[in-house]
Amino acid sequence: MNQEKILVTSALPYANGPIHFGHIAGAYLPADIFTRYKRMTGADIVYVSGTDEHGFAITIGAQAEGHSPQEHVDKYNKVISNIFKQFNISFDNFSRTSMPHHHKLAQQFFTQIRNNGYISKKTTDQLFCEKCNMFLADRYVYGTCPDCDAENARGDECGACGSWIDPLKLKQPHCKVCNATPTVKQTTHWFLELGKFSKDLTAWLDTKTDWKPNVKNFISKMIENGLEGRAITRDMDWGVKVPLSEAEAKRLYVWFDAPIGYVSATMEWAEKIGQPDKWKDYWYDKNTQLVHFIGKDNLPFHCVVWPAMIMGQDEDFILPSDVPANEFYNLEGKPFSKSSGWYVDIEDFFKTYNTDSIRYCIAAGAPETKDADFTWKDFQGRNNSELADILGNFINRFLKFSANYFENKVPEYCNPSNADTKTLESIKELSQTISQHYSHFHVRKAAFTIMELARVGNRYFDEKAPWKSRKTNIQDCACTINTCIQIGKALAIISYPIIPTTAQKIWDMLGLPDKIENNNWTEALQTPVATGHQLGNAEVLFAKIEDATIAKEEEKLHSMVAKDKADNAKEKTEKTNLITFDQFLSVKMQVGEVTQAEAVKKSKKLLKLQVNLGQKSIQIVSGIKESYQPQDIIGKKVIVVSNLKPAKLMGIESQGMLLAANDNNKLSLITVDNPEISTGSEVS
RNA sequence: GGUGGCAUAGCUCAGUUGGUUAGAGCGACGGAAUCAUAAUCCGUAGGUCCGGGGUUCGAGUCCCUGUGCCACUACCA
Repeated sequence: MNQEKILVTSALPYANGPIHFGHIAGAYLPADIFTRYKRMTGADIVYVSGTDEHGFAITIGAQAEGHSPQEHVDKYNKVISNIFKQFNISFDNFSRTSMPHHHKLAQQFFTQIRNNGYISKKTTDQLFCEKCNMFLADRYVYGTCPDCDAENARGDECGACGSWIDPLKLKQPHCKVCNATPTVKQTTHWFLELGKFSKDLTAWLDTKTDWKPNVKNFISKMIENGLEGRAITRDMDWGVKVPLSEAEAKRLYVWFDAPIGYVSATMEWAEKIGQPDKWKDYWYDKNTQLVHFIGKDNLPFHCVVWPAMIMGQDEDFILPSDVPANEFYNLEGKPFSKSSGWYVDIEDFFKTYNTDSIRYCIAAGAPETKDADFTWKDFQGRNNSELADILGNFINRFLKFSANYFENKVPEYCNPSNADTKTLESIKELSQTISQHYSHFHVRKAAFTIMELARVGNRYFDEKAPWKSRKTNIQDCACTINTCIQIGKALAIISYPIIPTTAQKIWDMLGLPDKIENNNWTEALQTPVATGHQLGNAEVLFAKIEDATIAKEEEKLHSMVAKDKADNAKEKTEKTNLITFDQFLSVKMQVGEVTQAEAVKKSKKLLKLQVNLGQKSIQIVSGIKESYQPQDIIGKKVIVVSNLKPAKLMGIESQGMLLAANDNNKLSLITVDNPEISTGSEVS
């Protein structure tokens, strides 16, 4: 049989913050499980990923945290790598898109695709923020919706009326970063003409008969609806330089260079293992299966843009064989969101819980067909009643039994009963079933199958009741324990892709030599543990998680949200303190000339003024006596709020108010710049 | 607004091209057992398959429609 050759990738995490369970559940754990399984079956498999380190969001994130983009991505590359280590994700190489060879390769893609006529140049108007010195992407602009006049509409879509917005038509646009008003500027960009690939993409997609239906439907529809050119350059100074002299100030759009990271990560891997050309064995070999694990949000890029890019350049690179996209994994019903306090701190998490518990929990509830949830209760349940009670306890009960009654050696298997052979048959069946699940990325079903086998073990142990046969029929008892040991070995093997550390522990407890992953899947499953083999020492595989511990976690989560809610409420009241433009317009201000002024008797602060507004004159009582004497103020042109509801001060009616700046009770009247301006002129 | 998806037991989810009486795990309840991390095993209860209409001998499954939720909507990483 030909050896399978597989290249597995996981979506490149964006180096702008830590990743969470959602990412793990969508793109990393399923890929790791698949990879570990395939490695054991003897496949020639390489698994790569790396941080995606370019784009606007990086520069903005860096600015927000007060360091350079380079420092920013260095920091998050480390943070993210560490998280993967804790989850025991077994990359062959975890790279970064800031590597020089990546830049070179991305530029090569651009140049070749352009030379082949798939990239065009267009000049368009775009909003530009002078203060931030950058063109604003749609989502970095907000303003008033031109259709429904709702405020705080995003540059691309109005949250209130749902209509699509051309950011150039947005009323009162503001830069989301600095709040300044952007100007309209012309800019030139290069567009990847995706439409030219429609036919080839459709033909390619037609060959993918075994893809997940949700993935395939989504992409076919997208192509059917017509593909438009997509800008693949940006005005910025962080990222891969556009290899054109006329585009000095431009960088490649991060989504253009990111998937190329899969190739460059493989190149780096080859370099690291001392065979710099080895990457070509995969990328140029039509027999290599290229499998991209991603979340559903990345589908358009991996199934349309990226294949089009490969088709458009000159190298004979392979196209994706499968793109098992997962849905989203939420936290207790809502998306993970660090900014709103709705998240699980991963560092804290691993101080209390172990890697395999969470790997199993995520696998068993993976978002394969629809969005799924992580809940603390579910986590506790998976750990306690499945891993500890069903799996852990089964291993423990037969090992203790062997230690107590068979000198910790594998007892003899002879004169098997129906129950014994049937059980051995079950091992075979279930391990074949789980192979299917692993091959087809059905992580959820695979997790279930592990428990199924452990259940078979428990049932069998109960049915055979070796604690009884030990006294009545020692041969039958030996046979039972032997069979349990075979189940234990099978459990170690089939659970390895999901819970590798535990699988190794079981392996060691069975006294089996070598690392479990160095064994061949099929061979190891077919080889029973020999009679007389010395077993290792039993130890507890999974500790129970107490109710109180989980209650604490839930409380912590909800208190973070409560705090966030309070913050939001505060922000909201601050927002309601803001007045709308219309409210502002309702204040009528005019230029008035002070014609008379006299002190109000018995008052320290008040002056009584007559102010000429052109058409009419009004009386204003104003508290400026400490700063202005009556004779100083006569003849001055000042700004007056003329539609104020009249009020009586010290018994004297005041029909408006003067505007003055107040600095520590020192007042300075606001006057007009040009003294010739006619009285009564409106201020706006 | 457009496109796509989802809605099944208290909870989390399976249900292949339409085909007997709609399944599993957890939780609940009852029982058995004592080798084991008080773990296990057996049994019981629980569903108008989101509402309405249609096609069909037959619909959880196909079509239409209503409602609710989710994603995408392309210079958004």
